[in-house]
Amino acid sequence: MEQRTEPAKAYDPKEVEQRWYRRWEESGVFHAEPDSTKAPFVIAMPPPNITGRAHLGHGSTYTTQDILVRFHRMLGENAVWIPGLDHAAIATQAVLDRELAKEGKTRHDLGRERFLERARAWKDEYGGIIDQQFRLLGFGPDWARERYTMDPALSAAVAKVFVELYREGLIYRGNRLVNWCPTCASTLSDAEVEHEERDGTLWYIRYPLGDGSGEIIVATTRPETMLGDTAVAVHPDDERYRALVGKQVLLPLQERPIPIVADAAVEREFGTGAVKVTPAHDPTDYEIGVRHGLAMPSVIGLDAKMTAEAGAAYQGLDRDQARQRVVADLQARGLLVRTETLHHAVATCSRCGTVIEPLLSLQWFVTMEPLAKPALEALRDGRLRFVPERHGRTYAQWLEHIRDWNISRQVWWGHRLPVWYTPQGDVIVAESEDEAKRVALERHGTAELTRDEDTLDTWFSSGLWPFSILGWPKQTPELAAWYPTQVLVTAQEIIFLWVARMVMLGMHFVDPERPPFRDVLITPLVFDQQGRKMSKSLGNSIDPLDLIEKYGADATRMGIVRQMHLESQELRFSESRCEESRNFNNKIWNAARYVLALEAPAETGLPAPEQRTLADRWILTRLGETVESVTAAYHAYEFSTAAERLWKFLWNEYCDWYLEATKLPSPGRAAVLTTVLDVALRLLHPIEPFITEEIWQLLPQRRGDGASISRAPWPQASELARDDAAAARFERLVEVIVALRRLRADAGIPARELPQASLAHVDLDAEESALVERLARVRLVAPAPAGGTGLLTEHVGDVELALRAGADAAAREAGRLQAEERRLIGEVERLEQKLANASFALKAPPAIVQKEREKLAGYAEELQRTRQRLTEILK
RNA sequence: GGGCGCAUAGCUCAGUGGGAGAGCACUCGCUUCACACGCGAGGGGUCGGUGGUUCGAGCCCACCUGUGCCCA
Repeated sequence: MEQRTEPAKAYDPKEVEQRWYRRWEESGVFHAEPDSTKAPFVIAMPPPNITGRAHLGHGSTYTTQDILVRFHRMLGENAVWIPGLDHAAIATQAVLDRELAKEGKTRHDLGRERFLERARAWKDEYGGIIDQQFRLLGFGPDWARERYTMDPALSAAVAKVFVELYREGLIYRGNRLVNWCPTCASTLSDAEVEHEERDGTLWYIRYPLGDGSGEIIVATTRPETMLGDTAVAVHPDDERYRALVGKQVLLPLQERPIPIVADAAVEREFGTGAVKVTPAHDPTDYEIGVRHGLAMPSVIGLDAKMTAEAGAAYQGLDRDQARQRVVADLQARGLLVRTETLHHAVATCSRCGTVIEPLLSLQWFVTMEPLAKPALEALRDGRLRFVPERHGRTYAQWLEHIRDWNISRQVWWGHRLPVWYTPQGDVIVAESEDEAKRVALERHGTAELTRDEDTLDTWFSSGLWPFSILGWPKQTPELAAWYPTQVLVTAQEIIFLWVARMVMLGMHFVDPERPPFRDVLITPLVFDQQGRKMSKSLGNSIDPLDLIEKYGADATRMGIVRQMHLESQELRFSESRCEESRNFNNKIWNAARYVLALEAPAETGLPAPEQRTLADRWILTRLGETVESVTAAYHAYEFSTAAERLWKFLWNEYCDWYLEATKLPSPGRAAVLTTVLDVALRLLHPIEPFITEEIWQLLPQRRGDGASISRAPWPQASELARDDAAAARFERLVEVIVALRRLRADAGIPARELPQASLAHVDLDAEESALVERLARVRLVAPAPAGGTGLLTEHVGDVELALRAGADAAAREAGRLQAEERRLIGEVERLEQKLANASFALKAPPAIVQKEREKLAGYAEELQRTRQRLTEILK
């Protein structure tokens, strides 16, 4: 940029954005060190999956973080945003399985070690794509500090946490009913199961009593599970079945006797009020089974096929085929009474959508209750704050009813459980294999160990994220300086999966007093124009990269931010917001071109107060107010408000009025124009980093100074001179100008003509008259143009305006005045009634009553003037 | 079934007790010396329904209707 050429007429974001991102990264503007005297401002970036690609959810959540970090950096804090990647066990394994399938192989053909090698290679090749996409979006994390959940240090933290929880008795192995996804071939935690409403069938089946004295009819949505029934249950208070409790029924098809038990978990209104109990394949039935000491035969296996326990006739059928066979067999025996359609919730895998099969299995669990307690307390006493606040209730509710966390996954890619077994079946839990061998030798006299095949739930490692990225369990300077972090920004769908677990683990392992972040900011979910949630499976997601291609990264960010309202829980994305934002950027780019083409200011400082024009005083006053409200909005996380204020200021005040006003030269105009631009660009920089940097560097104030706007100080309103009286006077002139323009337009006066106009009841100095003449495109004359046909009049407060126009304009104007008269009559009547109301005068605050009186007087006067003008114009 | 939202101009949405707003779209006029990705002027709404609280309700309360998210 040595050679300063005339800036292009239309702003070209692509070139500017690439150039600046490279320079920022090279010059280290995003980098921070912990040994700072400044207050820390730290955000741990939610690590995207290595399989992830940028989508609009990132657009909102990560833009928010980028804005916060840039804002706090400019406030003078030691701001750092620590990025990372998540190994995403199940998602990554699914990708690799698909690749292998194309080669006609499965991972079992490769074996575990070769499969893991391949996974690591895949990560090296594709795992960083999303980082590059984040760069295109202008995100500025401290890339040098990027962490990955499978880094050796982070993996060591995972092992340590597992071992310690085990030693404390908070991790146990148990044979429990778990959520099994037959497609992923793994268990899932409760949080990874979704409930989908579907239409299903409810089958009514006859179960004959064992003594032949009758029957009981049960209703079920899953007839195939009857092969594993070990009881029939009714509600203890249900009169219909009271006499049957304790009797036996003969389970059809299996011909085995099972008891009728009474249990309060049974819903009397469901079906017949009698239900079959299959403890090994249904969560509610499992609990009934535990309470009544029932047997729990597993009739469905890990492959979702019927086991030997289901009987020879059914073994090997998958669960859907088994359902058909069972129904047919029941029908053949006359045991099927009837069917109904039933709309009910079906548990599905959140990753692949397959219907979950609950089944009994030996798995590792974390006892959550003791961990949940401090996490709840932190919310209740305000050490942890959700924004919007209502999300805190969701968090609390989950913690209050917390269930143990199934952490073992039957996948290969991930952190393998730090658990070994001796040939005798002794369990050794240790942080490393060497350690395990040592312990085994010492305690059991053998070093011959087999490691548990399972890996840990990915959320187990992400639960350590805010401290594992800072080096924990080592006492690093980063951990000392930057923990706890300030704010976590994420989406509501992972409050349980991730946020709550970070709080629990952080408070358990690092700081029992302070949660890993003070604020949790939940950004809205992104929906399409039809109101459907954007998702890959629906194919309705918008690629932010396409938006960047069309409008630039700044406009993409601005477009998102303007739609992202703090309290909303949904963002119905409209691409036109991005297009408008591109137009906005073009607008300020051209404003800057104009400003920079003016004569260079002799001094970069503002002109002395007595040398400032009325317009100067007005824009500086407006700027001060903008600094205040925008700063407050950023502090309150109300970025859409900040964007809206800046938009209005730059376009509707700076460009539409001040910039036009400076077309009448004044000695200080260049200094004021550039000063205002400098401040406004700094306010805008967190949202639109590129264009603000590009223009800011061209300002005369910046010549010879290589520093980035990212490191510029945040503007202070107190540094700006305010002059409320001047601002009010300028605004009155604006109203006069607008009124004159309207008269011009109504009169159909061609743009190039300068009609005569006059103003009464106002004293304008030369500067002000020139302003009105230029911006309203009139020639001011005194006294008023002679009355008669074609003279249009208007008033702005006390100021009377008159404009000389053609005769045909009068009729149109008369029509408009009549409409105005009707409106004013309505207003006057409304206020007269209000003030005549005795209880209003009595009960409303005096200030309000006074205000209403003044309003009435104002309307009455306006009405009177309007009528007067009407009679004049109709003469 | 439980919890949490939303319903304001054709569209997307601001507006948490005292004269209904923005952007886009629409109409009219402009090659006005930064910008047609622009400039100027305008039209457009019984604020989902019913009832209540209040001197006063788009805003507070109850119920209803529609719609969405989370949990079970």
